[in-house]
Amino acid sequence: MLRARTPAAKDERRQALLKAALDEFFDRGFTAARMDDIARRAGLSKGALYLYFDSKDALFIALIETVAAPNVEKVEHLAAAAPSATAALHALTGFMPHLIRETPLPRVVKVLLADAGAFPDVVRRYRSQVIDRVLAAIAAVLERGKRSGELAVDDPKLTARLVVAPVLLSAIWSVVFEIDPEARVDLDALFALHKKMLLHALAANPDAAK
Amino acid sequence: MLRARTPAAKDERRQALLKAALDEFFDRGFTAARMDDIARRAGLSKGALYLYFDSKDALFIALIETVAAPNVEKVEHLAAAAPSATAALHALTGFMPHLIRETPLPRVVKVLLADAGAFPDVVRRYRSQVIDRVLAAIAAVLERGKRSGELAVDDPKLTARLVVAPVLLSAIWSVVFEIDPEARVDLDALFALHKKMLLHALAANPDAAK
DNA sequence: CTTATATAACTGACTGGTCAGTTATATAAG
DNA sequence: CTTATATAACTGACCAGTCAGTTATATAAG
Repeated sequence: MLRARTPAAKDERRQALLKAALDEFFDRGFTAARMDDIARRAGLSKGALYLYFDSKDALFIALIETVAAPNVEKVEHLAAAAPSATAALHALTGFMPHLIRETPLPRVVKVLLADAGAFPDVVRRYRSQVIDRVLAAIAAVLERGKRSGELAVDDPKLTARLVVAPVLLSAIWSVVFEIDPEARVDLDALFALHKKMLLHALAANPDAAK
Repeated sequence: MLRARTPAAKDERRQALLKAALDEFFDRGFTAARMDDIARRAGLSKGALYLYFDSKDALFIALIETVAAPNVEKVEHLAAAAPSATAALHALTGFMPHLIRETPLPRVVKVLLADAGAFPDVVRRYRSQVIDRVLAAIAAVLERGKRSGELAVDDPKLTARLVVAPVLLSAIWSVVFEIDPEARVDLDALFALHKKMLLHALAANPDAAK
């Protein structure tokens, strides 16, 4: 293996190791995954892996903390930048199929859930720094729709959970149950329907919704 | 340990072992869970455990296949026995808090998801014999509401997924993120809201929609 | 443009501990 | 005495983490 001498090259190698770790943790679970296999998958020896990460735990933690952040910012941006609450819901539901199909996020979520028991503080951080922020962003959209008269919302925080629920369902489905293509779901159709039903359910005045 | 000689006593012991296995698999994951600990938790030695289950894999498979079935039947019954589609949705959403708080199902789901990679055929069976049946029962309720003119439903199978989504969310939430009581969610309120929004979204009366 | 020296990236054999599954032995019950 | 149930000591495979040694690369000296 060519050596990584510059900081940039080392960072690249770190990324490759994280990707390899995700692949192995996802396929075999944290405990069954072998450090040797992770290293080999990234084209390195086990010893070299330990130059980049102190331990298997440290590798796991780095993996979880790395992947979610950019998507949280994307969601917060979509929620805040839209011209109206309705437009925000449109943008968010439109983004979900991409998030689920093209992002490592669903696999990371599965890995996190799988080994939650062994890493309670990672779970706590994830909840406060990822999930709570996403729920807050959506609740803010709903509040905004309520204030502007666009939407009828009783409990924005609780409603936000219902808005998010299909995202978790689709994420889990796509990485766990969609092994055989027979089980494939049309995410564009699913989230289009979700949006439509949400807007019906939250329509501000029932007589003249549209 | 006193010997279990009658078939009933042996069955009781099997149940105790399955319960102990769920506890250990849930806490530590399949690979990290120790057969010795599972046996001890059920008040037996490891050797005795092997009198009841051939291998760790067999124990895992038995666990997954045992727990879901009665709940599937309960859901199918609730869906079919209700006098109307609206009543069925009422009964189903009312049942969910109990299902999540008082049955082992959420923990079994978490265990299944966690080690899905190692048991692809268990996952496939679970999908076809548990999930698909539940989705079909809900789709049937929606179809029924459509035919009777109670509900406006375009795509019952896709809609059924959206009906189920909050159940998975709550199940995962309750067993993974609800470690600290601060994060506790009021499931009765959540599913009451879900029902309300569903009925709004699917309201048949077309002078309000479109 | 060599060649020598220094450095840090990298390797893989090894160790200590763990654990699934087996088996020799013990004992309760008929 | 015989059989079914249970135990705990045992075995063999496996793997995280370590470390003594190897090698690619940078740079200084000739």
